[in-house]
Amino acid sequence: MAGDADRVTDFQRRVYAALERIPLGKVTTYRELARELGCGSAQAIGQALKRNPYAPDVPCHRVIRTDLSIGGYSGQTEGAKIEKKIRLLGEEGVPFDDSGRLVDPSCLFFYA
DNA sequence: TCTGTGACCGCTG
DNA sequence: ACAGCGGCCACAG
Repeated sequence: MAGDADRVTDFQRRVYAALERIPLGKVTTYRELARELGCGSAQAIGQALKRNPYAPDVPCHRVIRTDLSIGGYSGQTEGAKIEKKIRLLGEEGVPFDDSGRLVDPSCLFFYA
């Protein structure tokens, strides 16, 4: 069937491919992700993630803001979705504090 | 700390 | 092909 996959653009696929390169227990930032993709706009990355038709298969929760704050999830910047994101990361060994900030910066992953 | 503005890029119409 | 819109951001005030 011509499903959601057909709506996925090459750019989106690149984003998702990059996400899968993030090791378990690690996270990356929108900026770094954009840099890896040769994209000058971190917002464009977020746009692609929001439209992610493969969620939650694609680990879009392993992406946080450059200032190490939790960022958004599933189109939301706050609320239950975010709580879920924090919980998921916690399960993966990437703890966040009450302020929604990354506790251990060493969990950050950077592309070679 | 928080709000507002900026700049960039991709997407849809 | 063109133009307008929106975004899980970034940065300055």
